[in-house]
Amino acid sequence: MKIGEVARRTGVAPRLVRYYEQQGLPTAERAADGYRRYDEADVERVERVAGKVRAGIPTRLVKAAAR
Amino acid sequence: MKIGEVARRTGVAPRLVRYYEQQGLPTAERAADGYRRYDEADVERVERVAGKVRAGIPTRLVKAAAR
DNA sequence: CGTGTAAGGAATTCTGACACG
DNA sequence: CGTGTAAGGAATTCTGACACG
Repeated sequence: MKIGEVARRTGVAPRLVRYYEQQGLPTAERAADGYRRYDEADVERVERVAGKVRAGIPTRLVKAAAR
Repeated sequence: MKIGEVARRTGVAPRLVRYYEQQGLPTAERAADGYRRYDEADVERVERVAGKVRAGIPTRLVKAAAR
């Protein structure tokens, strides 16, 4: 699925999904057309990351915790 | 999947897939965004229809044969 | 009749940037 | 730091039409 569907399902704006990825929280692969491609597992990852960020944990720490 | 993917998989131009549908050979449902939505079974249907049309059978007869 | 193409619009995505606090 | 938005481009889809043979 593409980023728009992930956004609808997680309630996380596409802008933020891209931001998390930029911060090094791996959430997507690229399709041949350059668009990000997500699967079910990615949806869960986005949800978990968003939950921690909402709890006030900086993305740097979320990333560290994921290690 | 959308019409573009059906076209790539069947080798039938999107223009023709729409044409078959217009002729009453049912091949698609509509998504909420107005785009045609296809599944695996639709791909097979498009292939069968295209085969008959290439064999010279008019779409009217292909439709009749499908009844 | 089956198929191609140009036309104009809409929706989605992409990136890099400015904004705020 | 996390998030919104405007900017400009690209790819895909939609419809109705003109073209040809």
